[in-house]
Amino acid sequence: MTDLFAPLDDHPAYRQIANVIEKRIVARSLRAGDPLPSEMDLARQFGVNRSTIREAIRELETHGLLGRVRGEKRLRVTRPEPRRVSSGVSRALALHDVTFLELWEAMMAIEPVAAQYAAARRSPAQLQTLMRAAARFKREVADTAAAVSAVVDFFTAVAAASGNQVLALSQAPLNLLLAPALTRMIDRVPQARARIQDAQGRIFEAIKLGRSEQARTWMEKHIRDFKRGYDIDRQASLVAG
Amino acid sequence: MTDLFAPLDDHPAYRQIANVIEKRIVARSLRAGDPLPSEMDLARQFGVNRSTIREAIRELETHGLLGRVRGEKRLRVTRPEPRRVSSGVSRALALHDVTFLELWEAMMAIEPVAAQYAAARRSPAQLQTLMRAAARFKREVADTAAAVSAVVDFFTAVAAASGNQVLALSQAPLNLLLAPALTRMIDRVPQARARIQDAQGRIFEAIKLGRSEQARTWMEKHIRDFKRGYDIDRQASLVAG
DNA sequence: AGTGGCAAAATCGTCCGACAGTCCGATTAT
DNA sequence: ATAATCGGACTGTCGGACGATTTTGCCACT
Repeated sequence: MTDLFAPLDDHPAYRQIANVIEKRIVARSLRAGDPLPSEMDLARQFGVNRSTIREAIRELETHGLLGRVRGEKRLRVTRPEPRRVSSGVSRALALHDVTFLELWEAMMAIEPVAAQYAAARRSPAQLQTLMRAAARFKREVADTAAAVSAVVDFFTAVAAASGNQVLALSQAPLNLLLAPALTRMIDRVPQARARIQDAQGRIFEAIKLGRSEQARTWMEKHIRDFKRGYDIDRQASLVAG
Repeated sequence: MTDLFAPLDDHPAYRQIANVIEKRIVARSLRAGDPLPSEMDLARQFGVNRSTIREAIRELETHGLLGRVRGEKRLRVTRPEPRRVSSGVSRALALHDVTFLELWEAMMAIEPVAAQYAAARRSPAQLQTLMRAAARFKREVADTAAAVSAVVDFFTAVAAASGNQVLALSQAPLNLLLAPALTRMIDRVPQARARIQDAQGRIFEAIKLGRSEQARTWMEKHIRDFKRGYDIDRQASLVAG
């Protein structure tokens, strides 16, 4: 039935070292901003070769736990940038061939809630970021790439204004997935641009005035529109194909 | 005002190489399961030293884009495991000192929706996984660690049953964050265990019978309970302190 | 005392070469 | 055909090396 022995997974040295350092960071024994000892020093402390240390460091660096400030040589402990980690998630999702419907359902779950909290908690600065994103969409509406980027920025700004890092980080990967889908759609569905602009205006107003329920409702409609646009696009494609 | 020239961020060779390979993978030019050329071979192709290749590979390996099947020497292209990527997210969130409230709000946004879809789409196998998790909680309710782990498994099973990878991957990090908070709470709030068991039973029933609305509603109540438990715990702590 | 400048020391990115342990494929023996 | 065997291919780790930059220590100067 069950095996008597489990296969022992031997961890190469570089992985063990990476784990040790990672644990220190997570346990706050090493705090963000702290400089790390030099590679040679670490090699000495761990009793391994510098090459091995380097490989270990690479692991933590890609996780965003280590990094260096521009132009500096020394490695420092860093807090993982949301951007970095969310791009990893969206890449993973892309590789798993998520459908637009999956993406859309997740957006329906997260974005309206984010908008709701944003209305209740946005700071003036966040409000302005939001406004700028909406303005940029209006201004660059003709340039597809810029318009899509503005849409993404708008969503990002809403999530940031929600004052909830978990929501923000859950939402970020969705944006990156939305972009390509939206790019295709926005060009093929004539009314899309106008509807987006209208929705952004209403959502912005609601958030500005602190109307949580309205913000939520309008965001829901906004997201629902994406699906409508997608369906129209698909029908068009089918007809065309 | 704005500088005329942006400081060019020098890409070390290992990063450039990692990017090139990553692009190939994302573009499906290298597909999951494909074996990667040997390090020596890659070094030759890129015209760099093997050490440099190794550092590049380390990047992709930690992102889960490369890996090796157990006991095999050769690296293969892999699809990032949800577990791996979500643990990265939750670590990032932990390092950003998210509050329980933030976590809870995100759960409130995602879990009920996941339950709703699960009721509509769960496969028999998923249903059984769900049942086993609930049973395990009931059985190990006395063992705090095991009970918490069972709760996490239950949520994971619900998300998996939702048939939506995006929701599942958005939800996974929340679990990892929930565990420690729940561990503390479950021991201090007497009625917590009974309420969890009850809620799991009802949610399971709803999902089993395909009652989407009920599944959603019960999950909402379930999550709400967590906050109540947390508040009670906090009050108790305050009184004690 | 504080500042500026400069040369030495430290550190990083990359390279070369090497070796033991292990996995794979082919060859040989049963 | 299957099992045992052997050599080659690779990975993990090591030691050393070198140019390019950054950091540091020190000294002169205001």
